[in-house]
Amino acid sequence: MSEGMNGIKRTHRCAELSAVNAGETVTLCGWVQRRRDLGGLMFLTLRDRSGVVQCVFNSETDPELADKASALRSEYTVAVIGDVALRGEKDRNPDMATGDIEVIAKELRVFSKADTTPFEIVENSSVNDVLRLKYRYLDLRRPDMQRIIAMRHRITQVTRRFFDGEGFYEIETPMLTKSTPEGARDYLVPSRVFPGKFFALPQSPQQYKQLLMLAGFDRYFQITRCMRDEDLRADRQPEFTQIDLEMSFVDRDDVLETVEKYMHTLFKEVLDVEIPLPIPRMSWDEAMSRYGSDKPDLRFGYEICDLSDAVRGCGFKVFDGALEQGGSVRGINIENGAKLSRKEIDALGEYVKTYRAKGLAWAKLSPEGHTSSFAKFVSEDCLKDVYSKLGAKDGDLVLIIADADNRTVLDALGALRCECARKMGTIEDGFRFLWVVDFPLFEYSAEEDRYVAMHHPFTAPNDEDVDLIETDPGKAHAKAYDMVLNGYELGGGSIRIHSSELQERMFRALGLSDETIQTRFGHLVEAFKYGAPPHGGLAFGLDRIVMLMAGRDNLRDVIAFPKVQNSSELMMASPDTVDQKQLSELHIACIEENE
RNA sequence: GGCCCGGUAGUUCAGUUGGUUUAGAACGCUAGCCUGUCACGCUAGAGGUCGAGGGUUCGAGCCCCUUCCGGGUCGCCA
Repeated sequence: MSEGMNGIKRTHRCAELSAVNAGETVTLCGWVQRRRDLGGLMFLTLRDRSGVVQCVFNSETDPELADKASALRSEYTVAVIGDVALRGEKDRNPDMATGDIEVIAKELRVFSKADTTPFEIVENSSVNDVLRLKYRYLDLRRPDMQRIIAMRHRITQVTRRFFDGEGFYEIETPMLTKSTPEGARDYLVPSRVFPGKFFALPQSPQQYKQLLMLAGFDRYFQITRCMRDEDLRADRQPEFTQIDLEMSFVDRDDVLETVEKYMHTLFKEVLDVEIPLPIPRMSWDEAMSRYGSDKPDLRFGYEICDLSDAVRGCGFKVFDGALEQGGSVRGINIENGAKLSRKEIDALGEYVKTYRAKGLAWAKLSPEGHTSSFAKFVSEDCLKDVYSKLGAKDGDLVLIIADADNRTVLDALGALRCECARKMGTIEDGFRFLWVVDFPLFEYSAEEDRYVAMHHPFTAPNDEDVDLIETDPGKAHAKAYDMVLNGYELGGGSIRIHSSELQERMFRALGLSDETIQTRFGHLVEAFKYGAPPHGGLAFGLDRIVMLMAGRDNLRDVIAFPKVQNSSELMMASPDTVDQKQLSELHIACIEENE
């Protein structure tokens, strides 16, 4: 028979108790963490979201109660009413937050019994993810998960307070909206009322927030869910939460300053970490050439060095060939990397192949003698030049990639420097923030044989680049910016185009026909005819912020009910089939797939 | 769609070249004993379609094929 709360009221959470409560009678509610039955004396560790406290049952003082308590097992849900007592000198547990006290039980309620759980509810469980996620409600009972979810709550509360304090309105935008091609694949929702038509779940509230600026709300923010039907990664979930914001009558620096002040407040209040302001800024061009990435991790060096001039005409076919085809030869120097074995270096060679590099040229400058994959093909002078450009010295490892495609060289080296830092253990602790600014406005899409917007088609070009839209789109840069932390993109945004004339030039440069513009963006184009303020904003990935603040490397750890690799959810087992009746109401025909 | 890694008691793992008993260990679980434990201790016990299916072999947890599930990643993610 399970008991209820009738007649009792919880007075404290377990870990809220301390020596100052000694002598008080308290009522605690929670789960049985562990039972240590010594015979006549039984200790019970009771757990709630605050932590644990020890309760004591003594068969001599109350045999009936002790008997009831002896039937308890792990994860039974109970209430303990008892007196807080200081523990004896010898009996204190310094490893326990509440180790100076214990609760001498006077009454016990058993709300629910519990089957033996599929895994133990303990900190730092090494249970595999399938089981954890199938029984997520048990996994979430673990103290480390409780702390992360609590931190996530604090982060959202600080966020709301901050933006409210800065004059932002929190405004909700629709979840059932319209599919906007260009960009990620949409999750679609069939319309019952309009056969054959679909809502799309938002990939971001981008257009709505711009329209809110046109509506005169001046400053908006929202903590909102976004959905993108793309394959997930450790740092990417198909369903995720954005901290979305937009400001009127601002230019780029106004947004950056507001947002870095937010980041400063957040880290100060949640982690008591002081972020030095202003956050350094780096152009996209510089980030790519120095780090081979638009989200460089600055916690270690290994900067990329262009060796094209040093090796031009060196006679090594791999290098010469890449240069003749308009590519480049670039390298990084791994300090003390000569200690890596041949096997490990070969593994790095395999690693870069996943980034389309054809191979890895290397030179191991061991003090006992140099070994190299390419030294025999080039002159002594050329080698010296390469080493001096890279600043390589004895004990170092030089890694070089050549390719006809510059982007391949940079992508591969960008990934390689991170891989090397992990291998060498040279990643510093702490938080290294960076603004990446001056993104290219367009990106050439070979697949579509046209320029596409790198950020999105509403992004404003840099003032001096406006005319490049028509004359040389590849060279135009944008008032777009990303906030980067430790190699992760935390958020990004831009100043938007507020002139309908410029917006039309933009659409044309993207090769959109009048008809396409009208059907896809007609509402926006029209809105801009009625008085638009200069505006811009940014969106953060809340999940990534929590992940980095919690020191984790996977978003699953910071989302209560996350999706797995194939975008399904293991606890509810979604997605799932639905009734034929539901399908017919939505005008969806079911086609059996036979293989 | 491609590549790489993994799947053995409830859990985490070990399992030799394909052959030593009935596939092991620890934790957990069950029962008994135990009045100061806190990873309590001691004693005893239960618990396995080795992810699934097929194949090779005198013999498969181990080798081969197919498939399912999960992880990482490339593509993809304005």
